[in-house]
Amino acid sequence: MTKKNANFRNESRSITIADVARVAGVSVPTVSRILNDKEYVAEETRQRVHEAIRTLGYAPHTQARRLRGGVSMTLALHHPIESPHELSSVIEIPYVTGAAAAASEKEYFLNFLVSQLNPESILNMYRSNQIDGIILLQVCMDDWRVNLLRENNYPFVMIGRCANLEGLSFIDLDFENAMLQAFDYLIELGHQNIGFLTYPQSWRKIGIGPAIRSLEGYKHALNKYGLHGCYREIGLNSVEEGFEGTNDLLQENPELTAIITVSHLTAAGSIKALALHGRNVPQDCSVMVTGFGGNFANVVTPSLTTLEWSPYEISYQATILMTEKLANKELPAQQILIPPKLVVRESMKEVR
Amino acid sequence: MTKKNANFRNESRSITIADVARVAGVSVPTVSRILNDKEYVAEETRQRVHEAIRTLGYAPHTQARRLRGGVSMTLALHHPIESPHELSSVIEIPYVTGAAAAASEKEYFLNFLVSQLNPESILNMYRSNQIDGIILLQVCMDDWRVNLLRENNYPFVMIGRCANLEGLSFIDLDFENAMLQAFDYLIELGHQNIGFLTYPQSWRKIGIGPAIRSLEGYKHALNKYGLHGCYREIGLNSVEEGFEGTNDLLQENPELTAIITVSHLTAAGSIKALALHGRNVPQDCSVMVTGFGGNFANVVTPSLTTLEWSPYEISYQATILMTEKLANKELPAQQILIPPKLVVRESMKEVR
DNA sequence: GCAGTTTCTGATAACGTTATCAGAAATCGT
DNA sequence: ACGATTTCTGATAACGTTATCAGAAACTGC
Repeated sequence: MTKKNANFRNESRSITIADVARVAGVSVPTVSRILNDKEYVAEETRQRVHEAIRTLGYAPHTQARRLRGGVSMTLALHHPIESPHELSSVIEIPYVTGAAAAASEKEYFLNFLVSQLNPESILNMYRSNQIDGIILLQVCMDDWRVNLLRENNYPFVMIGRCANLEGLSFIDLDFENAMLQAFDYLIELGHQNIGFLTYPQSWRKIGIGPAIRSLEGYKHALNKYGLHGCYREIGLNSVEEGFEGTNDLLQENPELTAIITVSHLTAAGSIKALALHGRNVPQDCSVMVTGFGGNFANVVTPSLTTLEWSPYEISYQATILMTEKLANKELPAQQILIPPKLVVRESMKEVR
Repeated sequence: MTKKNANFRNESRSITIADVARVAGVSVPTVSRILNDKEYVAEETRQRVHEAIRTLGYAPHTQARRLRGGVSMTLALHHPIESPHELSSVIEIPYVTGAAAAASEKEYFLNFLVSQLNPESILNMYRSNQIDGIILLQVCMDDWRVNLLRENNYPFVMIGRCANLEGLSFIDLDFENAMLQAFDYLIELGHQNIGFLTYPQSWRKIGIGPAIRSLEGYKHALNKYGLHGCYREIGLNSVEEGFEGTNDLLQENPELTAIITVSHLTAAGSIKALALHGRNVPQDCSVMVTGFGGNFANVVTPSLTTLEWSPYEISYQATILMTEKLANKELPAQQILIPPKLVVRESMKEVR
């Protein structure tokens, strides 16, 4: 017990800047200067210190640096949904990886926030220097998070949009553009009767952006081309709702030659329903999907032509934006709308 | 400029324990004691301090706590794949949310690690006290991460298994069990000719557990029931490979009445191929899927009967395990195999 | 009423780093 | 050759917290 390994429990004690200084025969601040690439260090000293660092296997103590520096070099990616299980259906992994990649590129860490976070706990994360900024996923029109963070003057970037955007930075999907693009393409193929299966009414009512703006976009597009349309607001996560929604649409307007949906699952339901009405896709009716989930598009037969966004890119850009804001507080608010990309597969055809 | 707000840039300076102490009229250590629920504090003092905390909006400075305490209260979830884009096809979001939920429950933070991490940078994360432990996703037989962490005596938990498991903790999918379960069910339905579309050969060769053990499990199960089988090792991410694989299987054994696949996409390809051979699923041939991705199962027609694991649960359990290990270094290694759950849908039927 | 215990509190010193200052050594200009 | 500048280095003090110690106050038991 009197042995040298009395500090056995201390096995994880890390090598400090002081150890390096001792080995290199310099002072502690000098090592620090070298670690931080400050000017005014003799080349010879620099080399000696670097060698000591290498032989000792020294790594700077992150917590200490952060305490001293006043920043945590950590960002949070926050999703509002309470139940983590539900999350899986809405948020895709590229949202996480995109943010993680951007963060690591800028030498930040990324915490993924899940679970029931109340306002107080979010404020606390910032106050307690756990995080320097937040990237908000799935921002809706009247988002309590936005109000909270704005009031408290906390740095954040939104993926999605809220109501009063003045002075706020966001990245969002350009739904109006998407609908116009969809119509441009459909019109080009000769379609005049275009149905729409969109997000649930409940989503629109609680102010979820995609639900609001895609319907607006649909109406704009109808206007632009002087067409009448018909739409249904249905759930996204079941083939059944697509099936029933399509039945409804066909009852209202049997002349439909094209249906736009906002989820691959409902599109699958659409195809089923159309088949039951004796209509093959794409020969007798075209089906187009706007949204995410390129993976699904190829599972359905026929494979689905889509207007898609890359969640990876969006999340990546939002995170870069956050780091830039943190690096330069004076940076004016950036408001970025991302247009979707048309990916032609099998589910659309010219009107005969 | 001589104004009080010379410390303007200091606007984010947080309220410290010292402020609380001053307001409450006590000493700094006393506040600390109260914050950490230590014994020996007068009830009256406790209340006074708590009130000061509330009125000031104080939150403990995480970095300082961690510096003092020597732990970071942060875990990392690490995935080995280099390109973040590829990640999306293999790792699902519940892996992240499950770990995040467990971490937050145990008052840890969770960093999601992505991008090209070399050995050195992983060691550094630990050495530099950024993280207290790592949860490794997708561990394969000869995983460099495992060797590295084991050699350096770093705390980690695996999702998946490597070669030499002595003294290591892991959570893995029980593939042998899965194959036996699959066969039990298939035999019950009267099937005797059971084909298998499994993971790519390349995966097996580089030692990816599912690829190795599901094939082993298949062979065991054949043995158990005294059957002959036929299998193909194909890619997972395309309907086409499922299509071609199934054609191959049917050529080798036209008597097949059931096919097991390990991905929903290849199952979809299977169904296509069977249809082309005039065989309807499930009337003329059953299709079963083992693996993740319950979402996909309902997109395909007919919907797919599956043996599925919950990535959320697995990740959750692995993370809890990690925290327990950190809380108690003496805890013996835990090695946990999770059996899959049979979810009956439409794609399987009794043999006529 | 006094030693012995328990309950409470505050000074002090760390944790590992970096900013600030000031002093020493080297280089420069005249 | 001498002051002025530039280059380099080290003491010192912070960042916000907690562990340790010791002392004060309040209780015990006789």
